[in-house]
Amino acid sequence: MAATSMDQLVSLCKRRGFIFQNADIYGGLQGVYDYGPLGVELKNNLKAAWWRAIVYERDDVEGLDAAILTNRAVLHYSGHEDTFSDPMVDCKKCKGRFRADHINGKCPNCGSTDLTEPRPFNLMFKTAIGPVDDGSVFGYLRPETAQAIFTQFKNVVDSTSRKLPFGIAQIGKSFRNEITPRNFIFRVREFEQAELEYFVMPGEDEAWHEKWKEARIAWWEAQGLKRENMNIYTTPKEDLAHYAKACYDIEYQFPHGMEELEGIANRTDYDLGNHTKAQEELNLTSHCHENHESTQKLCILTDDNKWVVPFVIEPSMGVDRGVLAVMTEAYTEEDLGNGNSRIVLKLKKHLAPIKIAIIPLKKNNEQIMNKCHELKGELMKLGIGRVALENTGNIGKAYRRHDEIGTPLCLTVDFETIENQPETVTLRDRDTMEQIRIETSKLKEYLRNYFLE
RNA sequence: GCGGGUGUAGCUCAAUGGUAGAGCAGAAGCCUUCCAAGCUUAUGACGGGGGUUCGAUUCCCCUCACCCGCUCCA
Repeated sequence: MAATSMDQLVSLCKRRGFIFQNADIYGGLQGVYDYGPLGVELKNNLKAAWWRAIVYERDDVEGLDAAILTNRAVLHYSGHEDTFSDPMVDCKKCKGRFRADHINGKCPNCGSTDLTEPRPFNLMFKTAIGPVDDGSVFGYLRPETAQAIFTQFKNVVDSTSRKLPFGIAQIGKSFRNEITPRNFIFRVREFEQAELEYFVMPGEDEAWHEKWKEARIAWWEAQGLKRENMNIYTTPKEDLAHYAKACYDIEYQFPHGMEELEGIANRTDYDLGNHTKAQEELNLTSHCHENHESTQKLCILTDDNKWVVPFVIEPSMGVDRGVLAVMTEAYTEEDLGNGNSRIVLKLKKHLAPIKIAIIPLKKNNEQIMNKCHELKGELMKLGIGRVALENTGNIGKAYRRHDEIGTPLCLTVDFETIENQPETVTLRDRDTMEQIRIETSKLKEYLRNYFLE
């Protein structure tokens, strides 16, 4: 059974060092969180799993790591300056707030015409660039990683000789001045995205959209999410974003409800079309902003020697939401009988922050402790991830501590280890709590197979 | 941004107009100790600011953060 309340997760995350409120000692900063020692491992592992599936295990995707600071022109032509800064008015009578272009001068709530002047409400973070902050030179923190993929499209194609279909993947921070950050790390102002822009021949877009939907569902299942806790939401045509022809949301049953975990949009030729020069030569299907500033034609040569502006399928995952989802799914309270219970984080082993904990049966026995340190030194070099030395002095407590943070294996050095030959240790499985005894000479191979397959 | 709620130790909670207790966790130590056993020792908190008061963690105001419902959500 997964976590049922956000409080359970928030408490565990703080207690054990997964996620902290940013600027905690100063009272926090709304909608901003920091990842602690275990959280950074979990998040890195999730990102690595994504990169592996998207880049390393395919031969049609290139990577990119673009800047966060964004030239204003990029977000002008992408349409974000228009759609991310809506003039808002407040009703002075009932205190409601509405988009000025939606209400025709009259409060839809109470009917009052006593409204404030429209004020711009910008969902993008604007920042001064250069030392003189007189408002004349500014850029934005990117509101999505996608735009740099589009603006670097030509450079990537020219430097890699790619042909359609192919993709460009990127993981990184994005920033949105959300009106209401809420639900822990679900809706935040600084967040991380893992986005793939997959470029296809127009006409093949719908088939690829379906393929990517299925691939992404399967990937989430491989991260431990149960299919029954996911829902695929097809956005109705009238609710689609300005750039999209179709969109699926992979939703997950978070503690606060069924909500979006990843969006998979068919962005057509809208983005490349917006950022390209010579739009009139390119048979664009989208209604794009006229662009006289771009210096490049963002198109690609097909096998039959035609220039084409590809359509784009975009699987876009919220990394923080992914962390929240896998933690929600993994969180388990088990009744062990006799009034005992335990919290177990049943994370997939490739996601676990700590891979193996080395535990002395008796911590004030020098021989046992020496053996623990020796084994830790060896196992740290295996490349399987973090190895912990758990020195609590109580074997049961050590197991419980590592159940709670999802450590898949606990290795115990006991008296048999130091007294008998051949030398052996025990390995205890997180989920079954069963133990095997293994010769230390076979340990490295066993762990390599276990973690790296 | 609106309405409602909450804020006491790392976590979960308690009490109080006279500067706060506990359980668990954490630290050091004892014990041949395999699923949160026990013992010893030391350590830890009223979100922040202002006001009323002889005195405020408690009452009032402001602020910050979180939660719920609206609003918003490429």
